[in-house]
Amino acid sequence: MRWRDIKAGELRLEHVGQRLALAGWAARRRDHGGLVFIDLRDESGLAQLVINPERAPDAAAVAHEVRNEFVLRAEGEVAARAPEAVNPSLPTGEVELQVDELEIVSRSEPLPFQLDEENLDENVRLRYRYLDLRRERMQQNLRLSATVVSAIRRFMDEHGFLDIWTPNLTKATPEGARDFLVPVRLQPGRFFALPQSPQIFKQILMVSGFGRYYQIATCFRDEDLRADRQFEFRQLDLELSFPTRDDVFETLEGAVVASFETLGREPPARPFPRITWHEAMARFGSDKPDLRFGLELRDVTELTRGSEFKVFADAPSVQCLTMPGELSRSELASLEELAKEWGAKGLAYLVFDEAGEVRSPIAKFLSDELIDALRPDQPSTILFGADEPGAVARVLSALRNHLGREYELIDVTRDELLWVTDFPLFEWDEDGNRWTFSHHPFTGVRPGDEELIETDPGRAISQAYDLVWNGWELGSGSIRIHDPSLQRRVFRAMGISEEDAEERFGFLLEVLRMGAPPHGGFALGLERFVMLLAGESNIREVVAFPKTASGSEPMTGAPTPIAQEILAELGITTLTQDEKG
RNA sequence: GGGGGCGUAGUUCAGUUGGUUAGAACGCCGGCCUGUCACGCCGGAGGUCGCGGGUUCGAGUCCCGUCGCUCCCGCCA
Repeated sequence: MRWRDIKAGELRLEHVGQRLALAGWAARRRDHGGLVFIDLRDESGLAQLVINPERAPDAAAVAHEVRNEFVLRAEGEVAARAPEAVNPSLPTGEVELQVDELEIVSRSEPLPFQLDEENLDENVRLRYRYLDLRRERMQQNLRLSATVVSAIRRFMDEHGFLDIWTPNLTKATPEGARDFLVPVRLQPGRFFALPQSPQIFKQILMVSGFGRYYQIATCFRDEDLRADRQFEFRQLDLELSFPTRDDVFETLEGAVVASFETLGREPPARPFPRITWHEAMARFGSDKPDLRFGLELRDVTELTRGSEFKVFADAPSVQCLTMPGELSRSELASLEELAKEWGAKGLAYLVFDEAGEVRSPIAKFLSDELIDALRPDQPSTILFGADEPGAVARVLSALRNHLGREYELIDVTRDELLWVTDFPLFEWDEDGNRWTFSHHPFTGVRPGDEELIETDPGRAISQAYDLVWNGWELGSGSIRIHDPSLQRRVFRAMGISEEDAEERFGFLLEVLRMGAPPHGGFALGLERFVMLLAGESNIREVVAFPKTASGSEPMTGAPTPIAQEILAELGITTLTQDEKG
């Protein structure tokens, strides 16, 4: 006996008259006492079973017993429905299976939620993820994910990239994100780390003479989770020898375009536009700007210097957004509320009405010259950020994105992909009181900027670049350092001593000393990319079994405590509350 | 670590200025029903109002604490 001859969703008029078996889940039962209708669902869709007690009394007896989500096997004859009985909303709506034999293959308890409930609490969905995954949305998202990954692999294979596996048990590198650690029984007291990225391995593969590497690599980072961040995620990880930056860009653009095409979507035009990090920060306050709308920032620090308005006069940076239209008092109040959530102390504004009159609590502190310099050519609301440059950028870029969404300034039919290039090599770490890398410590230096590593680290530009889609960072990469002495200088600039560098990255420095070709590459966050392709705004919607924002997994209950004996075998002793202090 | 939001049947929600026995829909259980497709009709069961404490004659509602979830900031080489 075959379980099924055809998938439910594939049943069509051409099958009329055939004797076929279907198998799947009872999505819904409509029991008329005599006639029973069952919508049978499998991975392909729905088909209607009709069980008529006159035709099949045994099957009818079984049908009355069927409940939602029972697994059934039905055998019968495919029949065309009478014209008035056709269901136009189903692809299989012109036919039905007139059942002769009906078998309950597997029973189901009443489900904790209905599969067609739309506003389900996410914790309920994750607690019963196996049921949630039966639903249309997750079925589609996981299928889309597989389609995209497959298209990317095909593209990489066709372009001469070699898929090489790198280890998941590797060396802890106390930089960047927090590592997930794995104890080892054979080496008590020692730990492997799960890779935050295969970064060092892929660089080594270049030195080993594999000119083009790629991998769909799982990465692990023990940092707080977000709507677009999980502990573990996959990236399209790739590296090339002797590349120009354009080689890397062309590869990524090709993979992205292939992904769009495999989904039958209009791909973005190539090459993707490029802007420098400085330009992105100046115009949008963000290194991942959403280019689907304008509303650019304006730096008015010079104009407002010496203003009687103390907030402006004292701030190292004053910038503004000019929002078309007059925002109401309550709109401005809620925007200020948001700005405070993003770290602003307040939100100064000027409203210019139809007549060019200014409405604002701060207008009386501003000179006429200043107001005229700010005056827009249509009724508008100017919103100010005044603070350290970084804080202003953070608040105004968040505000810009918020306004874009709330006031529908965004053209949602557009896809705006762009490269952000020329990131600073270092950024200042307030807490550590030192320079730290802005991308990672192996990032190449812009030719000509090498001197700045020692003389003016903050001005040195790197060869790092990000790929941005509609305001989301898809991934980043760089041309790497292949000169061991330059690598040492970068370590030194970050305050990493010779000994530390040797201890932590010694093997890499050694590798670089033995014939390292110039190399560079990229890492594209796959789940984030798939999330955006699927039109979702939460990464958990494209992950089969994700962690919650608090870092647990409601279905299995992980993570769980581990027995003392097992910990002891691994050489781990846990601290009591007292010992922790 | 910080800020915002949420927590009431299995699920999604309502619950007034504090007031009798906490409701609805769907689901579930029982009955009826031969052309439904969100089938229909009749009946029924189902609650630690997250947890603890307080105020009060009386708390789902007010106060304090706590836990869980979530979004954001920090963090994410």
